[in-house]
Amino acid sequence: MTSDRNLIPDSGIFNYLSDSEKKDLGRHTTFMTFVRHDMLFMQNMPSDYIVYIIDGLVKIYKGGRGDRLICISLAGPGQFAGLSSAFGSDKYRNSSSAIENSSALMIRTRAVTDIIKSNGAFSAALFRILSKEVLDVSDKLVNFSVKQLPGRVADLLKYFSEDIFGSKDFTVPLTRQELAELIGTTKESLIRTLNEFKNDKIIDLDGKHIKILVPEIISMLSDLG
Amino acid sequence: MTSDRNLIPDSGIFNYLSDSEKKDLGRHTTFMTFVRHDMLFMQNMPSDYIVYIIDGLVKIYKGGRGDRLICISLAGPGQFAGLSSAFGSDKYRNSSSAIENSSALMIRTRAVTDIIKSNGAFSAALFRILSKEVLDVSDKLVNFSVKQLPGRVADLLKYFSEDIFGSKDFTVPLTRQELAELIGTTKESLIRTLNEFKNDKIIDLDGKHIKILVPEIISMLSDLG
DNA sequence: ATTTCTTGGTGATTTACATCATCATTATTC
DNA sequence: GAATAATGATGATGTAAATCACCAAGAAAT
Repeated sequence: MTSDRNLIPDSGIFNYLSDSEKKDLGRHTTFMTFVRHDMLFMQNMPSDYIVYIIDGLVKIYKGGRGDRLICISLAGPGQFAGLSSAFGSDKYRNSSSAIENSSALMIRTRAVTDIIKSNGAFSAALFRILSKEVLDVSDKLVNFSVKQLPGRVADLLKYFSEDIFGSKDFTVPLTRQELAELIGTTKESLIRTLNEFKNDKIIDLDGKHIKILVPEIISMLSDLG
Repeated sequence: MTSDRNLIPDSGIFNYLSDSEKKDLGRHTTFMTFVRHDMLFMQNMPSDYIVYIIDGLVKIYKGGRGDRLICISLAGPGQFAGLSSAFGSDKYRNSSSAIENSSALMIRTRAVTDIIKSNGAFSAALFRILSKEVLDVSDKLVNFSVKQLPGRVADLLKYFSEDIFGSKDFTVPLTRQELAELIGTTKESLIRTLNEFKNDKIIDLDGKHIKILVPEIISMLSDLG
């Protein structure tokens, strides 16, 4: 019976699918595992698959000039990667790689677009997801433009603390370089700002383990830019 | 009979609607005109309407710290404003105002979400639009982060020349301040860069009238950042 | 176990751009 | 048509953060 078990999970957005739709979609889905640094997809490849993260953490990024990367977003369990490329282009317009060892469902784009056309509730849910992506990237654009480093680093800390870990005490699975890419700066500048926070007793810092001591100041820095 | 004529145009994405759907949607639609500086919607207001631009040009922007604005995108005839806010939030997450005297259809968000659920082809078309928004804003984010001013100004000139006017010779309806907001800089820096281009005979500049003399160099500057 | 690579960290230097100040010119308003 | 405001333009100055150069510690490879 296990071989017959459908890959599509009974959770999140897939709750909007009927059993037969799940079965159909499952036929166009592959389960894959990735170790750190493995690519889920690459810029300019045909965007044939939408990726649904089951476990782990991946980054969606774009290569700038030289070796500089900009990380557009992270995606964890229950989130998608490659959605906008799949619907808005025939090629992936950015790259994605695993930060932690991860697993994901690779769902054929065509199968999803077929369901979109027939299942209004599922479609509406996807609209919400995609729209939030627009809003989030727009916010990031504005923050990059108006905030300087302390504000952006504060944003980053808030993001991990509130959105990702739900705790003031967490261990980031990213290198300093990767953290820098998330807020559009260099690893040196990120390290310096983080250490300033530490010296000012706003955070506690021990390698990848971060503890926010004074969240009020972090929020203030984030707000005032 | 004119009073019975439907507001919804027979063009673009609305071609995917049946006559009765158009009629329905028309009942939830208002035609409005705006003069320069009029607001189409404001950040934090309930996102009850999706705006479809009939004529003119509007900007979608966000206020940063102080009086600094960042322009996220422009929208002209046949384009939407407020889509992502309508689907992804209950409030507008950015503001929109008219750059040129403009006219637009204000379509009730609810009416659109209803159609999305029942009309797969229309829904798929909207997915394309929304996905392109994600891709465009993402590209802008990367460009802001990796390119310096000459590259970003070159991007701006290419955008007007290729995407908006389809000509190397055009008159921008925006002030220098507004141009600066589009590429995340100040009016002074934009003016200086534009004048450097002029002195280098890459462009011809006479007030708001711009002529690209050497598009190859503009492209190169845009590519190399 | 020793080399090699990656990552974290620090100081010195440079620079692109913002900021500030000011003025000319063109639009708007009354 | 004078008064007022908005815009375009330039120069001088300041500064945040990139860049460059380097080293130490840990991880991975041999």
